[in-house]
Amino acid sequence: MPDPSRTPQLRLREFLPYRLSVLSNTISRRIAELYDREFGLTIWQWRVMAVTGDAPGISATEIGQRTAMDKVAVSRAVAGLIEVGYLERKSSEEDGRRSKLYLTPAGTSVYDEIVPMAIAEEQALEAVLTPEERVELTRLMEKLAGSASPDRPLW
Amino acid sequence: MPDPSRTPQLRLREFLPYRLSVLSNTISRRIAELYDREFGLTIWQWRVMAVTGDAPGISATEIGQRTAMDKVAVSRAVAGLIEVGYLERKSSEEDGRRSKLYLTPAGTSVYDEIVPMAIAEEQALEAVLTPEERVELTRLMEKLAGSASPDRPLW
DNA sequence: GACATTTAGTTTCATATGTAACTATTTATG
DNA sequence: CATAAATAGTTACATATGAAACTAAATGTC
Repeated sequence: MPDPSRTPQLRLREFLPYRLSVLSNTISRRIAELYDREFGLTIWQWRVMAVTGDAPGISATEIGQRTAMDKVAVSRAVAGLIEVGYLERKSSEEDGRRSKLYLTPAGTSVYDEIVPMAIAEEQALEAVLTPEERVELTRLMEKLAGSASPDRPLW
Repeated sequence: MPDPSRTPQLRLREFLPYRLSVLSNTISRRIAELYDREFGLTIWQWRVMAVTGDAPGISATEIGQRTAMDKVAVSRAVAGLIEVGYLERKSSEEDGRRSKLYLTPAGTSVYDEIVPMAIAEEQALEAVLTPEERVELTRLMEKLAGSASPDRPLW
């Protein structure tokens, strides 16, 4: 007969936040390695390129919102991309604080190479799931995201 | 009629590795904040305590295997925990390189406090899912983990 | 048993990251 | 319009992290 006063067991390996973290880190590390090896880009730089390619003229702040990066990370990623010539900055006419970002031709050509690779990679990852499972996973993740959103107090 | 030669679209927000990373980071940040605020522990220190509480006498290497931490991270977390008096090291009789780790009484008392809190927290997080959904999520995550395991080549 | 190899764990060093302070510009308030 | 408050983005600083070098002990090989 178990003693109910004992501290309940916690098995790290069954702990959802832990499992999520390990899975996400495993995948992220793989991807980081690929982008670094193939294009010399960090994940952050790649995210900036991804949204800039999708929305030319975007501002650093908007990039932050779309990529869940903080403004310092965006600033650094942008600086690095300008340095290697993949990104170009024009200051906004309407607002002198803001700058508009664009892929350069070199940046666009990297973008055009990297996007299919990224998509292929995601598909390779998701290939183990059926289409129904993918939909279901997305649904469950969204439920969790709602539960974990930073503005919502935990208890 | 869309031009098939154009680069296909990639929407970061729909990209599974990205979504996983954001979800995991959101949850991890919350937890890190809680453990830091309540106990002055980092996530790594907490993971070390969790497995040591579960398997007293465990070695640093085994901790690394159970927690998906590298040996440097384990070493640092252990050093910090010894410093604050939550962990105790005894060197192994059989193998002089290895050391066995134990929670001290102070460490045990923190452990006994933190475990129910961690469990409650996980339950709060999972409360948005039905039991069936939890099982399903675990199954899907395991499929992905198999697909993403570091030893498996991507293409 | 001497020497090479492996393993456990720590330390060092270089880089990444987050927080806070800062500059520049715009917007709001009296 | 002068000044305060807010916003965009950068810089500086302190800390975290990972890779590689290192120490010490154990194991394998001749």
